[in-house]
Amino acid sequence: MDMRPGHFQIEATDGAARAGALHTGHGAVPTPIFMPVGTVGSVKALAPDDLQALNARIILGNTYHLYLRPGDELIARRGGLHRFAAWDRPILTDSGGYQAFSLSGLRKISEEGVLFRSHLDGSKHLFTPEKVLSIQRRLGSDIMMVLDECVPYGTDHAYTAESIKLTTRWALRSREAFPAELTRGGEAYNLLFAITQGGFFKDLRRASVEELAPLDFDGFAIGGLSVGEPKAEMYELLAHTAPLLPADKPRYLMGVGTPLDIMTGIANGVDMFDCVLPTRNARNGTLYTSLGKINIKRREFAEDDGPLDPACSCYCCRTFSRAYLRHLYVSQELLSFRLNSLHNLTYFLDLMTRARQSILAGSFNAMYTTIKALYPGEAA
RNA sequence: GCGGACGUAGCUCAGUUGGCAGAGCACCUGGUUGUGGCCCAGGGGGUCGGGAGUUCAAGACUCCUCGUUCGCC
Repeated sequence: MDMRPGHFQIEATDGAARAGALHTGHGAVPTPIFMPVGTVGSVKALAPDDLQALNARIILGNTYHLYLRPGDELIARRGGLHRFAAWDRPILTDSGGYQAFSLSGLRKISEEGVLFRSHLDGSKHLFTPEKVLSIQRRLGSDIMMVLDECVPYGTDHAYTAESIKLTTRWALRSREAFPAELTRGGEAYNLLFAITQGGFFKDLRRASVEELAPLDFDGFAIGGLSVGEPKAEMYELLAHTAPLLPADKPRYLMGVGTPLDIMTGIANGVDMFDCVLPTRNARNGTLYTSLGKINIKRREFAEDDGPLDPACSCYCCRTFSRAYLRHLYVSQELLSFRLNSLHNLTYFLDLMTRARQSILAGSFNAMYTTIKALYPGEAA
């Protein structure tokens, strides 16, 4: 078996769904996979040994945030992000392209790159395709993402058409500055993923993929979805775009999503997902369970002595009552963040494990159907 | 005992020359998709301490009364 970093091995398919393994410099990642988000080098409220116990296989970090604080060079001097954060499994780093979208009041986009104004102190920083990869290499990222432009929902065809060309030019510059022989050799072994865009136009989604697919990237992402569009539209674009991506490379749906979104992604042949939803919602009292979404802040749980999710075996569900979890949330106790995060990530990661097993067993569709039934109203 | 100040939503308080009783927080219900421990949307809440009077109309003006508080005897 080829264990070289960058190699993606597909073990089984079930319809369009795939089960596989992506090899990195810090070991293999089984797919489909959900990647918890640890923007500043920490999955909020959790320690690495928690994540190990949850069986998290890979986490995210963010170029923009880590560059600003504490600084990529400082992290490099500490031996890289893995050692700095005491996490020895793979790390994927986002390029900062999404921050150009989410922090759009603070940035200016040009051919050269993205000019940011720091959300921390207002200082200006130019992020070029080359610079964001330098930063990611210094961090010691296992999977680096190219700089891209993510356009807001509602952007017109003309602007989006120019935008995908810019994203392609940036991808070319990225690959030229960090050719495969550089990023796949030496001590640092950094895979490099491209990001397809195209807004909400099928022709542009196709064009973006056709421009990027022939290039020598280790994986291909679908960016620019889940930016405020109606769910039906997202699912339509997802179903249109995912099959266009190279079949022999990992496919990554960025920033998505809800359990149903993720299952829908898998059903369309996507292998990798990341989302802040399980951790952010954990901190905001929304918990995912085998019974559906539960808002633990609701008054009805004030004297509910039962477990959060009777079907869950996580520490939180084994040990505490809904009444206690509600109390912790209402009191804004730190333990609330921790227990809720432990639970939500358990749910998401278990969902992926089950999805992978069902693909291997050829029963993915049945599982997909049960998840659809669990989240009515979310379906397109 | 005398004098002053204050009594308005659960809390802290606005409320103009008298003209539909408000805010912030709290509470309740949603939302949250490549993370600023945020933020957004909606909602329930009032015998304006009590009573009487003036007035077309009183939270506001007048009188009585109860309470809190400060000062002075």
